[in-house]
Amino acid sequence: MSSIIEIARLAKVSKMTVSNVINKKYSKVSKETIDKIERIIAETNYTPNLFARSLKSNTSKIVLLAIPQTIENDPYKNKAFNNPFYGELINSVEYNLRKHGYYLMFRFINENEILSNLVINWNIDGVIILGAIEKEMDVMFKEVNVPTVYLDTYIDIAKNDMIITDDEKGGFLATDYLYQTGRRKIGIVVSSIKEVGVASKRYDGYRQALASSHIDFQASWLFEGFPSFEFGDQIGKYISSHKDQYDALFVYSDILALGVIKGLKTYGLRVPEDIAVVGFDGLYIGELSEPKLTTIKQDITVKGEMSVNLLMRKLSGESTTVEQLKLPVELLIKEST
Amino acid sequence: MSSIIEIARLAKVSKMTVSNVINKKYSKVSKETIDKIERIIAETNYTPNLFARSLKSNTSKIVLLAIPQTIENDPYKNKAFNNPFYGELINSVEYNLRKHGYYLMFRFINENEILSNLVINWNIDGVIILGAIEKEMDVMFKEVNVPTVYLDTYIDIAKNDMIITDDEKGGFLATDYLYQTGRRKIGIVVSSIKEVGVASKRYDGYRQALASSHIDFQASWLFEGFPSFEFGDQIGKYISSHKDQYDALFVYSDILALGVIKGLKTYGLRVPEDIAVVGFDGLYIGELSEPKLTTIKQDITVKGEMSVNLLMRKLSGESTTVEQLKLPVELLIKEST
DNA sequence: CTGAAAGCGCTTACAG
DNA sequence: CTGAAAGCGCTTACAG
Repeated sequence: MSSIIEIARLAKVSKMTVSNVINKKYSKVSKETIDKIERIIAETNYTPNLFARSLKSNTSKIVLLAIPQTIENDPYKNKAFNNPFYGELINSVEYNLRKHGYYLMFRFINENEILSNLVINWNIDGVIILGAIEKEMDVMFKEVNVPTVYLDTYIDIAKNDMIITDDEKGGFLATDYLYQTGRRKIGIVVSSIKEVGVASKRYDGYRQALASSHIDFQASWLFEGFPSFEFGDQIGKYISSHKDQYDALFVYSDILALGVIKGLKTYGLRVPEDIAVVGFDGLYIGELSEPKLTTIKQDITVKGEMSVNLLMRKLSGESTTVEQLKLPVELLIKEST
Repeated sequence: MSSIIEIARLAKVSKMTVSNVINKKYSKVSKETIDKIERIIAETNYTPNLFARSLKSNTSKIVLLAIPQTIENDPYKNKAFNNPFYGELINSVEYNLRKHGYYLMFRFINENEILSNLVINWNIDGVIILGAIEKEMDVMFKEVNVPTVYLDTYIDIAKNDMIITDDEKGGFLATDYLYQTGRRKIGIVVSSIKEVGVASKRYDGYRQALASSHIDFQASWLFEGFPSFEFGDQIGKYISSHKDQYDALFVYSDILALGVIKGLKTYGLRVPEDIAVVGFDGLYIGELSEPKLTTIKQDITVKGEMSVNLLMRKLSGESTTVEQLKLPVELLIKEST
């Protein structure tokens, strides 16, 4: 409502002086004038129009959290976003951005949109992209010329600032532990590994562990699909009718692993006696199943914090070289192995 | 980068003509000019600065999803936001806003912030507030003068547009079902009922069911606390050492109920043989526990859609009276009862 | 220490 | 059908 002009009129000064007070450029204004203006601002509940500021200063204090939706994000068909992973990450990103005085715009990006347009539209200061794959980079994400942090993305590794979990090591740890506990027919349930990404890296770790244990990988050990609870359930069912071929499974995510366990149990298999299962993420929901899920733990809240901090270093110019940060993983042994 | 002036220069027209083309006011421009300008826009990848438009037009196409944080939202201390409820709701809200051409700003609001400032700062077109209680209304939410939809909020019922679940009926259904299946010592685990809200309404339904069955409510049947998995676990533990006083529990949310079940089982009680448990929400995680959770189901995706649609009706002026919409609930009988 | 003026990138009456 | 000009609410050199 009330603009800087209104405040200036009430204080009987120019709007430039009001602007200086608002922006705390106190050296340019006398103490009395500062006091008077601040009092009037408080009385009138004045708060600046950030669009106007943005238009002039060419910064917005808005950070965009963008999630590519190559995959369906119609919540009526696919509720993948109810994975607690997302809630925890958004919570952390918003919390840390707010601490730094930034605002969060949140958006799924589909193939028909171009991220750089969005960035220009809103004068966006920085972008956090979660889980992009190659073909998306070429269309959706090209030519974004503001600081961008890639989360869980393995593309153009040399060129982009990124934060990843040590997915490869996680895959190795999980698989190697299955081997150490006597398993020899170790399958893997994973989302698509056709593109280089989180899934393919976890798969790489799995393959390395097999190799280091001199186990020959069997093509029938690989299950690729959409990483949902339902898909896990289907795989559990399939495994149940091919039980001789498997004695363990490394599963891409906790949600998927819980689906697998449900499927296995529904069709009469015992976990871990017949089939051992290891998940990935370390979410609290792993505590809900029976048996409790053995998993590879990553700290999602820290991941959100690191992405914001890295972005802030980019925005402040404190960080000028490409940074690539890797979060550690940890094997959390529960009851499903 | 390139502004409307640049396009005007290339097309050898005035920027006003370009503006008319961008805004599809085709009646004001000749066919040839339209074609020429649209070609140039495509070639230059021009996309308008929405801040500038917003400054002039006084609308922003931004909708704020605001979650009050009277309770701690420091994700390092409290991971309440990893409740799948939030992920599903945000997914739905963003999806539906995008369909209508709006952008989502997402923010927790704490006691030191004032929502109306945020609204003015960003020229926000509409607000969706999730789960507010009385004392927050007076400070944080007062004098917001854009269309606002209250979700899961029971304050100033007569004055505000709101969308709620039939919490009271849910509480009744759950409790009555416990009675119908022979339970007589029915406790309730719930978040704070001191303020009128979702929790107190579910509690009201619980009390009504007891009354209609002529069961005297015992003060020791009420457990109030922060609705987290951990708090549920604690209550389960407590109940275990006071097992004679209870044979059933109606629990405020699925997450909390799963915690309760975990606590009960850890300390040797059988669900449902010793204690029957009913949750609330109908989340997929209820399928993970053993026994599977009997619960009151609400459709969260539809809830998100309804809030967006109601807000859109307000923004378009199509809806001019206060609207109060209530989502139905349904008893989902699984194994914990 | 204070002010007048230009300008950020748009849109909107108003003229022609 | 097209254009010149004012203005949205700010900030930023530049003068004084």
